[in-house]
Amino acid sequence: MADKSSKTNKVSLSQVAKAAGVSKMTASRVLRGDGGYSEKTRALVMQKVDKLGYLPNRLASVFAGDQISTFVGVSIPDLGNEIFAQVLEGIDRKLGAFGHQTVLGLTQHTPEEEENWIRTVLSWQPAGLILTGRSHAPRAIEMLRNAAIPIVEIWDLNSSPLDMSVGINHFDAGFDMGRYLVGCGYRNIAYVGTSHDTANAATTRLAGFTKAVEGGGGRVTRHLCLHDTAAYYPGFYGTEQLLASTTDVECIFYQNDAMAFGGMQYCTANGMDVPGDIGIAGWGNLPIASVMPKRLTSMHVPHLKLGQVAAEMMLARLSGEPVVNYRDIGFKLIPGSTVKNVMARG
Amino acid sequence: MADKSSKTNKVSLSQVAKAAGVSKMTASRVLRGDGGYSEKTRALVMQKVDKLGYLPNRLASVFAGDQISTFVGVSIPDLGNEIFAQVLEGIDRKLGAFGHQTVLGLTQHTPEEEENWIRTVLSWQPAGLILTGRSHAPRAIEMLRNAAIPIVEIWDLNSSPLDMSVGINHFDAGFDMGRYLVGCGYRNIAYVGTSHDTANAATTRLAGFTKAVEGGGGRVTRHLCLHDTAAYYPGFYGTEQLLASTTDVECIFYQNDAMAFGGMQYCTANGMDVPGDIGIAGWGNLPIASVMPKRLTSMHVPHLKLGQVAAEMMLARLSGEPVVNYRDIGFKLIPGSTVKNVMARG
DNA sequence: TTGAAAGCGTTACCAA
DNA sequence: TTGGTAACGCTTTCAA
Repeated sequence: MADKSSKTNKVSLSQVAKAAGVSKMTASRVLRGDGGYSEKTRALVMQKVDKLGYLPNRLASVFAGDQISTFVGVSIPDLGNEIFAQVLEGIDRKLGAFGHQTVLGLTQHTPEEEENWIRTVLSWQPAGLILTGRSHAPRAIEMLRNAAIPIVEIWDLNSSPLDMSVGINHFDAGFDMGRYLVGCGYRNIAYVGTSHDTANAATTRLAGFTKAVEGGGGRVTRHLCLHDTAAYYPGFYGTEQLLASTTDVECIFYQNDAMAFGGMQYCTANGMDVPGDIGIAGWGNLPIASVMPKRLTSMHVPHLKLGQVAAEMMLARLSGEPVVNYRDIGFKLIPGSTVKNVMARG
Repeated sequence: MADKSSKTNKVSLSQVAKAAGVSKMTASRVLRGDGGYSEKTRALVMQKVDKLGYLPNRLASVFAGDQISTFVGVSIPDLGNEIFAQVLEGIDRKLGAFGHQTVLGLTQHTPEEEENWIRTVLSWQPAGLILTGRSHAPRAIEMLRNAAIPIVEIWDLNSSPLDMSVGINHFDAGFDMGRYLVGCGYRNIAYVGTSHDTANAATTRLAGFTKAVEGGGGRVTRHLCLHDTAAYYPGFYGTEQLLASTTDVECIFYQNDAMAFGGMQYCTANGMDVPGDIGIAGWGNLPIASVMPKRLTSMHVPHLKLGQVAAEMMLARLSGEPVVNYRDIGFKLIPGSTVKNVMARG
């Protein structure tokens, strides 16, 4: 009547073994395909596995053996930003194909959230961690060091990573964009992005951008929308706010293509011609760019690939292969036609 | 020289206990804040925890005690579709706020992928599962039944769910859109979406849509782009293909707003006026709609809320509260101005 | 080819 | 307020 097994009605290895009339060990070996058993035994055990609907308890096996867990913790700032959704997709697809599972952490760009998440996820004994960004709370860094597991920092390339790093140099990417716009003749340039408590890749990018623009004799007016994900509408109203408080802006550089598109919509809706009256530049070469009537001036970064490469580095490390712990996946400026060469006319 | 502890250099509870000169049990109680110890003991133990940098091993505690795991498995078709990214964000934020972790599974809309993922994730003894969609492989269903853990099926409302269900009735939503377009006077209507091996919510929607249109004396020409995520560019080229092979289409209904936007860009780029020459209707009321020059005719579904509600149902169930196991979160037609009332002129 | 015993880090249960 | 012991499901190690 009452099942002897305590609370759960889960089928355990010993029940399978008992049903098959062999020891736990033999059943265990069969299930892992370790070898060291007869074909007859194997067939018998597998039959019982099917019959009883046995599912291994990985909690127990990882815990018991020295086995490595198949969990990989992945921290992502937010999914409202399509860039990170793509990165996550790249990571999870690759990881999943190799039998690993993603434990997600949405950190909202704050080191505190990240620290808490790291503490929790480490307690699950993950095989490794993939973290977006390079700045972490001091206590997080300490925990990461102690954990002694593979760690990949992605997005903002870190020349002295905790362990491994993939991404691009955002300062350089920002600088290149700044130089390009200055080269087009723009001097009075604005930046519209979102604002966060912490320095992140966008901040670094803006620093590089500003350096290039100022170095070229121009100046950058910043407008940061508070606490919003970098999406279409913040681009729209950020532009509205910017233009209400500033005059003579010749060109706007946005945190990403979504914001750039939103901004461009604001401009055209208000009778401005792009790039005739104002130049627009985005960042990321996102899917939306593929259907815009004018090619958006932007910076291509292979997001999906970034995720895949991060996962590959993790997997290689986990399987003991040699790994380069630093990979620049590069970026490419897309001139587009939403900015024009101002020099040409004056 | 050599640390006695086997392979890992991880600090265990007994090491903390030993350092503090108490038993494992006392240390354990302190860490869980169970009560049943003196303040002096507590302080001593906590001091050693800090000093040694002890992190609990949740694998062990979930395994040992009757404790419930804090993992919740979440399956999502793909993240290229902004709708699902929003749903996932809603789920993870809510779950995270209550100390639970999301184990992600990207199923690519295939029941096989889902089945494999379910098998794996169940082996980690999750507290519960949140699954997108209502159709699952037979063996998956069997495993889910045996697992006897809370399960929330989301997106396509299931009147006889495995356990719990949140979402909307996609047939009805499709029907409403069909009725609306017919009511505007359109008769020769096309549908552009992506094609998958399995029936999914979009399929159901299309069925409802078709029924309404045909019931109103119209007809639906379908064009499905193979194996693409429902994004901007497939909407663009899907429209191109459709219009190349069909004539007299008066209005196009898309799988979602992203595709609708892509399609609209194709139309305007090719000299068609929207809605003058052709009507456009999307689905989802996605962020992109907020910056479009014309309000896009669409169907609003609260995606983020959907995710939050799913997580809330899961959390309520896990904490033993009474839960309604079926929740229709509703949808709302957005008339917009990318379709027009054709009746008016004829 | 097979099995018995010990142990992984923690908690439940009972005793002191 | 504390501690000892057993147990969770599995694997490692060693012996048969």
